[in-house]
Amino acid sequence: MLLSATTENYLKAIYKLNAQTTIVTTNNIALALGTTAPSATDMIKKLALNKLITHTKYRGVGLTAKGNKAALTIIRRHRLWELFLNKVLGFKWDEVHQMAEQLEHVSVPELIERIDQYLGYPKFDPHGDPIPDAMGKIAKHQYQSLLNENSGSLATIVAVTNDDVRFLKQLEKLNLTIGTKITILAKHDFDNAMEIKPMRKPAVTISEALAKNILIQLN
Amino acid sequence: MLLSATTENYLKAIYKLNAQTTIVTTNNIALALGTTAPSATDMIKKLALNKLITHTKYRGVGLTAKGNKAALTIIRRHRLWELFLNKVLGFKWDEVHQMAEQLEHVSVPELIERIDQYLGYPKFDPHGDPIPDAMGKIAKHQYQSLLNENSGSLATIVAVTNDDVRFLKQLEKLNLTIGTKITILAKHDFDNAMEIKPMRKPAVTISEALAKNILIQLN
DNA sequence: AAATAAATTTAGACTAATCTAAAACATTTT
DNA sequence: AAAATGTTTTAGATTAGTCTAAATTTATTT
Repeated sequence: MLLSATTENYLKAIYKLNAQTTIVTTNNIALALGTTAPSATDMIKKLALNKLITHTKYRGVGLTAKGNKAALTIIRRHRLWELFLNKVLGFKWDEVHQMAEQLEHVSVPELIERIDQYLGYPKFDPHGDPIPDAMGKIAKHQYQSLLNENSGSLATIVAVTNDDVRFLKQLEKLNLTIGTKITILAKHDFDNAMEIKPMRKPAVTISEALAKNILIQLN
Repeated sequence: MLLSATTENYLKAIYKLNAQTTIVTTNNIALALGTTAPSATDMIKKLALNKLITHTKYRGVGLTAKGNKAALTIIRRHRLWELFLNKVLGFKWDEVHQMAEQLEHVSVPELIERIDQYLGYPKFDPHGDPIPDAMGKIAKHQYQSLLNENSGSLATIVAVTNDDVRFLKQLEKLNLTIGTKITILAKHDFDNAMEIKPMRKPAVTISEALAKNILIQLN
């Protein structure tokens, strides 16, 4: 079944909100997509009509099995394109998201499968996010936020939960990229700022806003 | 300026018709795009309003400098993607056109420039069509159709003027691909069928419909 | 348990792109 | 040069997606 780019964006947003919040509301969706609540309501009706989501008036939405599968297909395309742009064409990790936002709507199954094959069936994209396989199976990572860790810990940065170019550029500057081993030197109670030392690089101080979006795995 | 995929398709069609016919008419455009004359008329009005084409009622359309530049940008994207899909991802020449039809509407200038660089600034796509450079300059090939050549000639196949999968598959089967050196053994007056011998391959008989879409250069 | 605030939906309108049927214009035939 | 044919345009409607303003429902205060 072929979906419009708009429909695909709604499904993707709902999928992501589903992972973040308990109930996915009209306002959440509108906010995530930079549109208005009435527009979201209209689209929600259409998606429900197409059995892609379930909707109880005034009570929020949920993905059906069909909608979930569709969302994973789009996320698969997005993440494979991101990795392809990064690994093959040499774009930086903060450049690939915006391009993938367009490329993810290109619907040619053989193309995505070929890219997957070309990259050697990778498991993660440049931001550490897992890539769903052709069947829609995805490695649900339960990594924790750096913010929740205490001083003294040794950890490895495994993913980031924000695609904002400014965020990614800042991390790069601080030597806090995916795969970097770090030591948590201190955590300040007042503002939740943290002192982090990346291996073989100088220690840095990062804000709560930054730490929150860095996912780690303890060593 | 950003154009919708529909607008881009209209400009591309008009550009191509411009090269084929003396006047580009509403019907031609509608036919090329698989739509109706009234739809084409409506779009023609909008394109003219945006100064992408000129239009005299009942008299046909022409591209403005702006429209021509836009058309070349789209054709550049299309042909670079075709070559990329063929050379990098290993798709066959009869598979790349349909995929490129979608990819050509992805509008990220740095992406196209990177692909161009990755491929080594190529001059031709897998069907022998010239790729416009970043400035919109295109090598206008004035190759002739195989149909216009007489028996006895030695020539090289340099391009094809049809992207139909069935056409391309048939050529492949007959060993008549881009770059193949051929000898024209005979041309039959009655139905314009031709006897062609590709170098190091068995001679074949081809119909007028086939010969018309094969472009050659005499050796 | 009213009153107020916040979120959601409906109502009605708009743009882009499309269509069929009918009218207007242009070309060709006789 | 009038008639017939063919092409192009207009008229009016439709669908997808969007919006603002108003109405409705749910949640929160007091």
